[in-house]
Amino acid sequence: MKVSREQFAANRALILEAASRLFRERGFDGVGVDAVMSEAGLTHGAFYSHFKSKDDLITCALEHALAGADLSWRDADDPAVRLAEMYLDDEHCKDVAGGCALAALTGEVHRRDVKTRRTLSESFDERIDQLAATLGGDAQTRRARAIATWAGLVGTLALARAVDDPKRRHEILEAGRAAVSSSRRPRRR
Amino acid sequence: MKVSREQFAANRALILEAASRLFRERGFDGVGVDAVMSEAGLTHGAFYSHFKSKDDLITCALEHALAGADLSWRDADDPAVRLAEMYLDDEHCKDVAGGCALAALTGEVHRRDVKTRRTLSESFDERIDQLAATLGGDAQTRRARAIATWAGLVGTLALARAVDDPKRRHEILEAGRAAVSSSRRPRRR
DNA sequence: TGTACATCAGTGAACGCGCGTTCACTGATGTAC
DNA sequence: TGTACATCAGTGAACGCGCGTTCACTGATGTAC
Repeated sequence: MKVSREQFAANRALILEAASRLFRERGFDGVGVDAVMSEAGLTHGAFYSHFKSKDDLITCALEHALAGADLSWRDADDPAVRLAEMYLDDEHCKDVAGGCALAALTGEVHRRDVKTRRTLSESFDERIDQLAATLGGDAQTRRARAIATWAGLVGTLALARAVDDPKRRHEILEAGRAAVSSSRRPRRR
Repeated sequence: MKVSREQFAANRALILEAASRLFRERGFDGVGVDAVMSEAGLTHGAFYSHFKSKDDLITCALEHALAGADLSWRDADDPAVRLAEMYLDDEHCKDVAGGCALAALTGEVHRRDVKTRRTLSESFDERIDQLAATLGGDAQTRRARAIATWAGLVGTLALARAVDDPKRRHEILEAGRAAVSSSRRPRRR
């Protein structure tokens, strides 16, 4: 039966939230429309009232997942170091479904359609700008360092999640944090 | 019909090569046993003479893909800088199917079985040791810096592949190379 | 404000398709004599 | 070395299953009067 406009919007939000969690956890190809809809508490038939296709859902769910970033690190004394601390925290590492979509899905996005890739690109650009704003140096250097730092964070989290034992995971996370900390103060040789 | 022992071994090698390329390009869930076997020039029915299951193939193909790493950077004047140059080269970036399996598949491995995760872990450990051997400092610092450098390379390549336009791709690759170069010489503030 | 009705979100069955896996069959291989 | 035969890698049809998508139907919503 038809539902109210408010309920319709609420249902769409439920679908996006379910999809963005499931995609992060199992990948775009590892989650069916069926699984998303039942996680959202609906039946699969209703899916096409909300989205044109699974590809459409993928674009929207990625955007949804990327939008919810925690920006509280910007208020810290040393924002980059605080970001690394938060991002490379063991709890964040274990929470794939609720964690950063960049770390969970970047590796899959290169095979998706243009809209999906653009969604990731623009979100990544925002994060670069946010981080660059807290760094020293001229605009170009700041930007390059922000890119390299973010790439390091994403790579570190992905690797820490991939390895098979907690010892290796902790070592990788710690090395990632140390790299950001040490780049923020003059090297001792 | 039955084939000779040599032909059997050659066929297995063909399957592994086809699978490791296809998996890197489309992901583990994006490639069927059918596609792998026909890429190898065989019919799908022969698959189970070579592997117990698709999961078994995934483990073996990942090992195969990770084994073929180019180690020529170790002979350079500054090995880490040379590694970054080679790894973050635009041609490597565009060659997903033939490129580094770590960059292509790390993001998917956390969902696979223990054997597959161990395969990646051990290969990653080897690379850490190879890079650490070329760095300065005490053993622990060398190792931590090798981990962070590798994580940066993997994250940079994955992000460069994910973004939608060549300009962003080139900027990310360049920032990754610059980060490794600048970390190798004292900072100018 | 009350009523009559067009709209359309949600349901659940159905579609064709491709997946991972199994199996009876085939014929070249390679061993036993 | 030659022959007879057991082995088994490869073939192609078949299996049940889950996928993305479509559709006739339903009944609450919300608009037109």
